[in-house]
Parts: sequence; C-alpha cells; structure tokens
Amino acid sequence: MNELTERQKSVYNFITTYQKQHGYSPSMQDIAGHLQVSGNLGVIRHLTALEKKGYLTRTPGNSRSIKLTPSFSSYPESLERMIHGEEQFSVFLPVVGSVRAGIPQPPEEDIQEYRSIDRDVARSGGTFFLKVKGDSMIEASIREGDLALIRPQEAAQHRDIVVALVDGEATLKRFYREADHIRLQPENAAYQPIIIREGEKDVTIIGKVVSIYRSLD
Amino acid sequence: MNELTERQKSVYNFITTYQKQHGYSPSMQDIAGHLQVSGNLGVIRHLTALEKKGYLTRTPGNSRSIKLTPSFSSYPESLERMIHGEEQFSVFLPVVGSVRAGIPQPPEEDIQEYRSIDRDVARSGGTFFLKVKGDSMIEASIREGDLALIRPQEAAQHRDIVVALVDGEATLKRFYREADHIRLQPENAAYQPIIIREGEKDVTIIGKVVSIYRSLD
DNA sequence: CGCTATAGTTACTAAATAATAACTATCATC
DNA sequence: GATGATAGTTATTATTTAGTAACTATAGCG
Repeated sequence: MNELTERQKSVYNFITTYQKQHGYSPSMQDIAGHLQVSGNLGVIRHLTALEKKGYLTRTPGNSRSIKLTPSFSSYPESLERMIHGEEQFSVFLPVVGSVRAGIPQPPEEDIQEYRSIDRDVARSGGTFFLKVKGDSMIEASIREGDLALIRPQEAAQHRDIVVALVDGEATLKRFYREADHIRLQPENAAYQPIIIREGEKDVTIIGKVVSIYRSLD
Repeated sequence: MNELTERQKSVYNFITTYQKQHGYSPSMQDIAGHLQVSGNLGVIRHLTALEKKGYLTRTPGNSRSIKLTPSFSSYPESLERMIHGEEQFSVFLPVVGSVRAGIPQPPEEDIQEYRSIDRDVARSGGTFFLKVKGDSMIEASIREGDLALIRPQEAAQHRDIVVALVDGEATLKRFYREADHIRLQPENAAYQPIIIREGEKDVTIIGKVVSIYRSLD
C-alpha cells in the first residue's frame, strides 16, 4: 500500500537532496524542473500520492511547505542516505533487539526504537545500536541495558570490542589476534574466552563497538 | 559586532519557533503578523541585519528560504529554546570542562565541544554534558573520559548519581539520604564517602546524572 | 475491449510572497 | 543641532508559487 512508484521515488529523493542542499523545501516548479517535465500538475499529483501514502505533509496554499515524515526514514534506503549524506547534526539509527546473521540488514521487525547520535560517529554505512544483554563485559564498564553503537565489519583490530555471533546469539567480546588463532575474551572473570582457529568455529564477527550509551534514572 | 537588538532577537526567536512548529520557514508576512507590524519592509530590514550579522542566510526571490546558521546556537539563549522547545530529534548541549559554582550557567569559555542527544532526555532546562575525570564511580561502570549528561538540580533522590562540588571540584557520587545527614558515596572502595550534616560542609549538589555516553576507539 | 492508475501536455488563474518607493519617528552619539 | 542606526507606516509592483481545467498517452488487468 505504501509502495512508491519509480517516479515517486525520484520525487522523494529530490526533495531530500534539495532540503539538504538548501535548507528548505523545493517549490513545485523546482521539482518539475528536476523531473524535466513542463507544468506542475504532474508534480502536484506526485506530491498528493506521496502525502496519501504518508511520506510527507504539506500546507495548502503555503509555498515550499513540504515536510518529510521522519518515521518514513526506513532502513536501509533512507537511512543510508542520512548516514552518508550531509546531515548536519545527528542521524537516526535503529536499535536492534536480537542480532542475527542478516547483519548489516536487520529486518524491520527487529527494530525496537530509534536513537539519534552525533553525525561524525556514523560516518560509514550500516551503523546500528545494539541493546546489551548480560554482563560479559562488566569489567570494561559495559552493563546490561546499555546501548552499544555498532559499526558492521568482519575484521577487527587487536583489542577492539566487537559483537560476535556465538551459537546464534550476539555477545560482546574483546578481540585479540594471537599466534595462530583469534581470541574473543569476555571482560568478566567468570566467563571463558572463545578461541577461533581457521574456519573452525561457528562464530562470526559482526561489527565493532564504537560507543556506549547508557540511560540512568 | 554580532549583538542583536531586542527586536532582532524576537524575529530570530520567532523563526526558530515557526520552523519547529511547521517544519519550514515563515514568510515575511508571517513574521510581520507575529511582530504586529503592517507591511513587510520592517521585516526585510530585520532579516537583512540578521543576515549581515551571520545569523541566517536567504535566497533572493525564493519564498520561505530563511536558513538559520547552526553555529549560532550559542549557550544559553538559543540552547534554552532548543531544550525547552519542540525539537524533533535531538538537541545540542555544551560539554563543560570544569564545573564551577556558576552552574547552570557555564561560561562560554568552558564549553569544549557540543554533543547531540535524544530530545526526550533533555526535557527540563539547563541540561549539559560533563566530561568525567577520575575513577570514583568505576564500580558503577562510569569511567574517566565518559560524558555524563547532567540535569541541574539542588535536590536528589535516594541512590541517584549526582554531581557534587567538593572543594571547588566537580565529582560524581551516589546520593544517600540517611537519618540526620546526607552521604555522598563514591562507587570505588578506595575512596571515602562524604557525610554532610545540616549546612555544615562546603559541598553543593549541582545536578543529577541522567545518562552516560562513551566513545571507544 | 473497457477500466483504472500513472504520467504527461498546454493554458490559465488567484493567491502568496518578496521587494521597492517615499515618508515619519525615536534614540543615542558626536 | 546634525548624523546615523533602528524601527515603523502606507502604497505599489513584479515574481513566485500553488492550484485548476481540459486533454492525451501508456501500461496492467479482468
């Protein structure tokens, strides 16, 4: 029902681009010029369609009054644009509940909420939040309930804190590259490290922990 | 040089408010209506003045093309508006380096950087970030270098983590209200608690820690 | 084939909007 | 008292802009 036609997509994309470049919305003539159509009736109908489908709102009679609906910044399309784009202050990222192999393409149903962060934290694509479960990293001052900002990457640097998929469950571990293996070390003396030798275990590195966010009270 | 007159301030304020409410800029007539002046020449001159002083930019001939300069969101005036206002996604808060008695009015020189946060974290006024020094709260998983989001308040609830001014220095402590005194307990066995009896010590509660933000790598 | 949705054209109009001209008033400063 | 900056008025105008009317074209579908 909310699917967009190709033409509607390019209208939508042009509006986001124009808003980023100018700081305000395009007029219908601006859009018509970009679409290379003459007259603005076509544009009006596209906008009406986009409005009906919930992608934007307008104020009748007011010029340049297009307002994009923020909740329609759905993963991954619009989000990619926001992360890679010239977003001025902050971007929206999904908070995924349970991490699966599908990363970095979390299914929309898994998105529990959204958080905004400083733009420069999310330079590269696909970044997302993960809600921390368990106390495996308690000695690194990361606790249950914290939000970990994850940058998806398969490799990691020595001593990075990473998200690893162990037995189908996402856990945080510190990454150590050693002689002939990789060691994923929990920062909790009560837990055992995981040793991975070449193509041996069912363990996948999903990404690196870039920052930690905790809400008190 | 960049000081604003009273009238210019109210123009500026109206534009920010209008943008927040509508998602796009007001027309000159909108502004004139708000100022209760007839004709829009006055408005044009105010906008020209604001533009010359660097507070906004416009595109000649384009309607509703006012674009506020983001860097002019200086503490405390514009910031207060942002915090109290209907900011949709996130607000900008100063990160203060050393906390002094002047809170919640940190002098601008102390602002080291800015961070954006989720809007609903900053409902009440004056909120700011404090860069954590020392390890007095290490057992509460708060470490040196973390950013603590502080909501200024003189009172605190039992077991809140608060910022206290002890000997002119800001430190984090957990707040305990007990029989005939208040106890400020570090979450580090190596440190001693501070006991405060009625108007006895030179200790001030500055605010409550609302959230913690940590950047890795 | 007829029906519907999408997409486009030309021509037009009314309202919204930005901008200018000519003039007055107040206040601080030299 | 003159000068300049700020602030305001009424009147007018040209352009921008949103929206409408009437018509054509294509593609998918039953």
